[in-house]
Amino acid sequence: MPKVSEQYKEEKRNAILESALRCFGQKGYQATIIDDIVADSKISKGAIYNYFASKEEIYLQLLQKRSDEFFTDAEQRFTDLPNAMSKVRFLFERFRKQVLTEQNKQATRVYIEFWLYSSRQEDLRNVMEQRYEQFISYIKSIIEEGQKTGEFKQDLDSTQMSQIFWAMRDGSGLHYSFLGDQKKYEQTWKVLEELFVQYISERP
Amino acid sequence: MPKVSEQYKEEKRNAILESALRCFGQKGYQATIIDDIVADSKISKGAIYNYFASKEEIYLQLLQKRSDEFFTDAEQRFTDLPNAMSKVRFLFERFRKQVLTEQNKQATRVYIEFWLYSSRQEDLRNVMEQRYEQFISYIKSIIEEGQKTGEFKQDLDSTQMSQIFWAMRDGSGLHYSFLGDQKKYEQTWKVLEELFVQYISERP
Amino acid sequence: MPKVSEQYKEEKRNAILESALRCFGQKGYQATIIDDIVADSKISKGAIYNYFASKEEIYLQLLQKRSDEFFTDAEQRFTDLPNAMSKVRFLFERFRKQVLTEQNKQATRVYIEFWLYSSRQEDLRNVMEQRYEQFISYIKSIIEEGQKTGEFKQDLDSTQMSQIFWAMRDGSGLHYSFLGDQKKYEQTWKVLEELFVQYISERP
Amino acid sequence: MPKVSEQYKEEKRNAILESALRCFGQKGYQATIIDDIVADSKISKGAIYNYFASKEEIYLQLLQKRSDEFFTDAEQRFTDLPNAMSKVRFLFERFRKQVLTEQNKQATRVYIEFWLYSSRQEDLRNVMEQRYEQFISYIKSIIEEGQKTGEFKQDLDSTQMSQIFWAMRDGSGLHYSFLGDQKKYEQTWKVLEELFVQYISERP
DNA sequence: AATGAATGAGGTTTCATTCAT
DNA sequence: GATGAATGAAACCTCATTCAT
Repeated sequence: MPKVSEQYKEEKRNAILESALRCFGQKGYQATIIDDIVADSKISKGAIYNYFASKEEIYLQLLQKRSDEFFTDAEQRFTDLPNAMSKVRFLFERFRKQVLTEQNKQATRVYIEFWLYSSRQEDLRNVMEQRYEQFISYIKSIIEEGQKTGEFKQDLDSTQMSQIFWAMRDGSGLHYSFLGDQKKYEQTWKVLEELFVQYISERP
Repeated sequence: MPKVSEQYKEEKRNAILESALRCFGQKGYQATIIDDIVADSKISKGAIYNYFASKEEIYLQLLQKRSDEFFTDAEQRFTDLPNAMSKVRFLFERFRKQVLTEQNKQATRVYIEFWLYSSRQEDLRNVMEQRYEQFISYIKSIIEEGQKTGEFKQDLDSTQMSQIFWAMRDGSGLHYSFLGDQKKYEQTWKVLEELFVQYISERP
Repeated sequence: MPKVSEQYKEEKRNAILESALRCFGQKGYQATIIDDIVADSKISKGAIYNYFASKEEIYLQLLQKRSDEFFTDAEQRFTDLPNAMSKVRFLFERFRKQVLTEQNKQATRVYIEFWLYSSRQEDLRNVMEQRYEQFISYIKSIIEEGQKTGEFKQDLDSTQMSQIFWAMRDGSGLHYSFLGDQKKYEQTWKVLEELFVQYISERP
Repeated sequence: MPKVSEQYKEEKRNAILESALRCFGQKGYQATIIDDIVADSKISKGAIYNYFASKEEIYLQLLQKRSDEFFTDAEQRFTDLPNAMSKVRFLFERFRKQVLTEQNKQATRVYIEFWLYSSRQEDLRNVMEQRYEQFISYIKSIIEEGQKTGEFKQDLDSTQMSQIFWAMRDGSGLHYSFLGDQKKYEQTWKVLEELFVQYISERP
């Protein structure tokens, strides 16, 4: 079988990561055993270790992939939006419209678990810090754009507002990954949006 | 063997729980091994199992205790406050003024970890749901009080606002348990307070 | 059962080391699995790891113990010997009279295997070098004693002669741990003794 | 697929064996994994298994080859030597002049490791015994030649002297594969030669 | 009540060998 | 003939819990 295409390997990697996401989401990173991933993916233990050096590496790459996907996706969707406010609105809409599928709830849990996990592993703090920085600067630049155009208040601390956005997202993500009530989830995001937008908007 | 006093036992239980908090905070629930608690508490493994049936029970009781303490403390502090707004302001102040000691950061991590943990253990969902309910209704009643007195908008969904409060608290708690910058932490809470208060306040 | 005596623990340690010697001797260090030692010693895997941190540590301590025993034993036996030549003679006799029991052959194999093993593990070279140095200086001092008293040639390099002694011992040990012919073993040592003694003796 | 020439196959076999020698020498037989040989030889895993049935077979053939080479080489060099003593002298010289390259030290280790390995594998004892027999009779015949010509003592046990020669060689080989001091190595062989020659020589 | 040694199922990772391409 | 991905049986080591003292 050997000498397989790059694509074949890419697909296999992805299959493993998808299984891992399911498993980590369902049971948590630590509680997931390699055999869970084997069972879910139907890929042998040895094969998994051909693609990833360790369980932890699977975890890291999984999160990297999710994060990459977020930014790729976000960039694409923003191309047509005319101003900062519409971008902020769009962002809230994006999270609000997220469907609380098992998969999404799991992904959120995995992501939040990683916050905790990386807080505790000295060698991962860096990874997490950088990722956090990326997410922060993403919103930050929108805020600043809005400040330039006069859409948003001039005296906002853009970094801080960005932090607040992600804190709200992570907090409600955490809760709804547990509660799972779609309707309330959407209503909550509606309110969060108003709260946030009201605060950042330049008043007439 | 001579029976020891109830108080002695209570102290021992507390010592174990305190050690457990430190350990769970530092390494996480799963990564903490009983011997960590033994080492930290200087109480023998056997003794620990005399007081708690399992590692999980230590975890549960630890969270119960923290939660009880929160409410006991909160109740006491509220006795003198004249109205709903001052209670809300006080609540924000309480979190804002929290010092980001290692201990507090750890406690936050342990608490958030428990959200994830209990999401995944069928038999714990109940425990978590009840606890969540308690926290929700705590703020909810303040909101409703404010609505009655006309301090707050009439058309707020009090449950929802309570959820949002806790989502903000858990989101920023998560982030700052990692980031640990006291000054920024306080500033963030200042903004959160404004954001929240602005939104709930009845406008003249 | 806890709070056992130091002696109890010492015995347990020894029991593990003795089993390990049997197992390492029979199958080699690498080929021996912990379960072999479990089976041989009837001590559970966990208990073994209570006494030793790793398979390698068992190996190291086993060799340390053998080496210590050699020197303790040798010292005691030498107290009465009047001169260097009788010490040399005695030493040869000691090895010559060694019975080629399975145990002794195994011990030799384990010891020689450790030469190879430590050659390859950077962190063990030191351990081995020190041990080698000990063995070398042991014979070396006897040679030098004999040179002082005029029993041995003045122009011998005492370190070198010591090396040669141990090379002969290890070479024939290796071979006879395989061949196992007791009679020939003794005859060989007789010849080695003559060879060696003849060479170091001051000729009249 | 087109049949390749016998020579091509022979070269490939040799390339594998040479890599194996390096790897086994560096890490030991058991610690060497097939991928080490793949990496060193740049021959694929599958191809290696086309030439050898197992890792153990590589080991066996490697030693067979070394042993064959020794005898081929030795025979050639002996053709011109006039008498037994010069052959003995030549033999000592041969080992004395061996350069302690990494390669040679590794080869020694591999060889000695095989003594241990074969002691433990019932099915290999035979292989080892025969090889040992070969080496023994090689020296033995020189000794006997010398006894016939009166160069050596009549009452020597030629087999025993041969064993002693190889024991000295293996013992010092083991030590110097670890120590690696070229100058001392040569001096030791000088002394071994004197020791040995003095003992076997007919005294006038 | 307290101790801490013992247990052994269970976790992660390795690696000789196979075999589809 | 060559390739190297796949397999899965081990191997080492951990650790929650028990229980004899």
